[in-house]
Amino acid sequence: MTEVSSGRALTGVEDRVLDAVLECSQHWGYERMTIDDVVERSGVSRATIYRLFPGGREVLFEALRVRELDRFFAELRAEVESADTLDDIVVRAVVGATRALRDDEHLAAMLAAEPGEMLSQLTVDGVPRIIRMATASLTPLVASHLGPARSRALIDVLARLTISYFLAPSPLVDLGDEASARPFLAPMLREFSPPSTATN
Amino acid sequence: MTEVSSGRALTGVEDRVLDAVLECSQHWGYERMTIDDVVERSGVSRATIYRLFPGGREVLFEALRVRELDRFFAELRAEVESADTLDDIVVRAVVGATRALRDDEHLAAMLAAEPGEMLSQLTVDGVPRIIRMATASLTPLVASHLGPARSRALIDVLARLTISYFLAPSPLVDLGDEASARPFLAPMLREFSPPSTATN
DNA sequence: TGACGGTGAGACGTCGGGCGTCTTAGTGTC
DNA sequence: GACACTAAGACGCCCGACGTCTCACCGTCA
Repeated sequence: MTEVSSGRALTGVEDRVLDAVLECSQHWGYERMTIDDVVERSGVSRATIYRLFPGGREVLFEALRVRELDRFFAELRAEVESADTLDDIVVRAVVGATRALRDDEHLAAMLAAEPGEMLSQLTVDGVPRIIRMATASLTPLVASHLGPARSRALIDVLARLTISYFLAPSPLVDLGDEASARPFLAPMLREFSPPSTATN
Repeated sequence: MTEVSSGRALTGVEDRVLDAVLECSQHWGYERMTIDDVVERSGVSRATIYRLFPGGREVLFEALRVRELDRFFAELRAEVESADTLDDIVVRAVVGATRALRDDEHLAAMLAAEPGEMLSQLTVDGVPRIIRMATASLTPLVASHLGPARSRALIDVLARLTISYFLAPSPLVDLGDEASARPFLAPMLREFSPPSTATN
């Protein structure tokens, strides 16, 4: 199994700290969360936290975002991996990602409590990383059908569309519903398919 | 209609401020809530807030507690007022209060987020005031059956029991359910009834 | 028109508390 | 006994929230 990750695996202590950051930020909000909150909730001492995540506060949040994105795409890839046709791969990826986003309670809470920070991560600052991880995670599955370049372009577009339709659902299509998503994605797939295999 | 209240009526601006305090404290928690949050949410300027509630922060919370208690007992009294027998008065009051407590989203959120502060208001610091308001609100209805002294004693006990069973429900009785509460309260009522009218 | 009460906007100094760093002592392992 | 790792907490710094104050603005009433 190919390891798709943004860095080395986290130790148990690091995970406990990030769990605490997640819970505290959900409870108090990013800005109102305190390092001492994390100390108390995680049971890990102040000194240890700063040794594991040198740079403080912002490094902590960054590490959490990396871990959550890692998990997100690991699960997504697992869902998609068994698909055979390009159509199925893409539909499963988009529908699965949309549903995962909708089911993410932490994401929902953060979007409600601090839309500024969260939206920035989903639409501006965080997008390059999201695209990068989506590409790293899904390109291996798509490339055999489209080749690397077209794969990257397709995944780029799909990631952006998935985020947009998650943030602002459209009455025209529901990307969380396979029956609705498939015909919506089909023409886009034809657009990206190499002309040699296109039927017209 | 008898006015049972802890002070003069609030102006529109004061209510807007307290609404904002309620929303902000629910959102951020009592301690993490900022006066500037209240300014932003209420649309009332900093200077005006301090002029309306001189003393700052704690005065603001105190005013909110007073207002909410006023409303609580005003609604409770309205529910109870039409009852005729002492039994009905007491059962309606206890069941109504229990249900109101259970339905209070702000109370639930605060209890979950900051149990320390909230429990203190329900079990230590706030109890005298709660008893006082319950007495002021309900004594007029009960006194005609029991006289003022016994009424005060009964209401004191019932208020404490209502709070206790709300905070720590018992498998033996559900004070939010009339059918369960009535037989539970009946013997207590006999205990408080004047011996001249007691049947044994 | 001018006086006046009520309000918004925001500057100001103060002070608490959260920050990031550091030291010390304790614990488990080899 | 050496070593790695951690908890506990002291330390100074500095930001930001606090409460106060001033000023300008607006509507009302004399």
